[in-house]
Amino acid sequence: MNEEHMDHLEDRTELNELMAVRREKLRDLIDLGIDPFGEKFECTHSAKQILENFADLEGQETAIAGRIMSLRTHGKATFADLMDSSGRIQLYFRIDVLGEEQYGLLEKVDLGDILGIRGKIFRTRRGEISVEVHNMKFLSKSLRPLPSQWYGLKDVDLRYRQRYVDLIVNPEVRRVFETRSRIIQCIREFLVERGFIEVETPTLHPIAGGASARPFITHHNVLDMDLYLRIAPELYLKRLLVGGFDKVFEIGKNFRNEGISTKHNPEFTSCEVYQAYGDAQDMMKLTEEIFAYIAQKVVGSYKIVFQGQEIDLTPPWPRLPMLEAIKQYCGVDLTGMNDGQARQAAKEKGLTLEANASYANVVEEFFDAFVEPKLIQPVFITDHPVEVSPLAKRKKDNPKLTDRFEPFIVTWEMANGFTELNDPIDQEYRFRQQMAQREAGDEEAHMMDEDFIRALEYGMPPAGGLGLGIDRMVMLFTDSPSIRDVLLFPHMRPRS
RNA sequence: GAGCCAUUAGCUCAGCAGGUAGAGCACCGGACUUUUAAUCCGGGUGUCCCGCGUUCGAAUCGCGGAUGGCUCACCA
Repeated sequence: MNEEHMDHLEDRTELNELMAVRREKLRDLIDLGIDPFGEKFECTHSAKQILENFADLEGQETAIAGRIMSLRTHGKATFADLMDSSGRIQLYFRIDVLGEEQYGLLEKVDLGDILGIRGKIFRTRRGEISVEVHNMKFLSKSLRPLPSQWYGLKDVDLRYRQRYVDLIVNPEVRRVFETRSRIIQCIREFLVERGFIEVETPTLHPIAGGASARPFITHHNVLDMDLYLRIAPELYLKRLLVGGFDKVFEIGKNFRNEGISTKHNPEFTSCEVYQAYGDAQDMMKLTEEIFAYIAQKVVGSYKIVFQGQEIDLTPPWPRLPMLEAIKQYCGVDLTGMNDGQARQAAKEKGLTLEANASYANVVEEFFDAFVEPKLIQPVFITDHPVEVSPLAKRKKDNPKLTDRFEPFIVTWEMANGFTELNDPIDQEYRFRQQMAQREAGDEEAHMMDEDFIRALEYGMPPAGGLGLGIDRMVMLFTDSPSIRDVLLFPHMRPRS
């Protein structure tokens, strides 16, 4: 503690009483020659280990560390709850065991302080497994009061902005992120076991491709060029197929400069998978198997509950062509119609669309309005119109449709996959169509990527591709209705 | 971007026919050597989100703004 440090400590004019009191205790500790912000502490056990192995550990000495979450003083004895990353365990302090000096230090302990404890494992009269403290060390003094233990932190604004506090006082929040980690681990495991290689491709793209979305733009100073944060890794991963990697996947962030909602965050995590010599059928199988694998590992069952509804993830899931789905859910068969006929059909169903809406636009409108809200149980919607699928291969028997699929669960699109377009001539044609849309004002239309065409011209094996929306998967498996609940630090506007 | 709602103590909330702010927990002082939302006695610690207006008087009413939530729009 140097002079500057001490001066700073005195400067608390803007602190409320609760914080001022904590700083006084901090000062008292320093005056007693105790470092309030401790040092390395070797633990012998976690709280959970002690609780689970009490029979073997009873009477033994232990060293544990964690945050003080509750204090119950009874004069010459005190109980406290210590929380570490595994759970909570009770501490028992006695003046006749600790001596007056050490016991007196308890007066300087606040809820939230991080302590290192050495003591003996025992069980209290009331049966609670506890540690009788023989020695305590301050590892970090907490200078701010924690939210109420009983009510937790409810204010969602504060919970997201100060997630560290949320994590301290709301244990179920911690569990969501542990599950998120396990889900990603499962996906890796599953793919690696099947011979896929995990790769990393650029996040800074000279051309934002692989999806229809508005990109974020950034600037490289030395090169004096604008770059885009990637909206999808797809085109780079397919270049790897050209280069001879047959089975690759990438887990990482994508960035889309679009609206924020309960299902959209400007940066989100996807897992894209490509398998040479495969097709959409293979990727659908892979998709349902991944979900089933996660369900088994994380929930222990193919049946999960989301917002009160039971979802059965048992594979295989039904396959339902998009046009058939529309026919099934609203009785309109759009098959073979031209733009004008399709618009007329939409009008008759009361759908509002732009005057120059294309056939593909109409199909999307119908799907969004009548089908999507009904898709609760897992189903693959297949055979999307070619206009909205510029990177997917056309169906052999109908060049207006693509060999594409999207699994829907609880009305959400959970993934997107298709048989990859490996014909450079058709790909160039598709890009030109997209550019025409771009010029017509569609900012989300795909950009031309000459180098990607060149890669295809060297020859890309036929392949199946899949993009999984990790955040939505985590929402599904953790029963979270908002994407913000599965992002540690969701995007928030800065506080003014 | 639009509509609706919310914002009061560290946290969770009450208070709104307009009269100068309250509870529980936390916190502070005291008692207490097996408690566990410990208990008992005493203490309210506040920019009522911000600004302007109406009024003798605003947490409360009006207008504008900030942030958040939900819905819609946008968007895979």
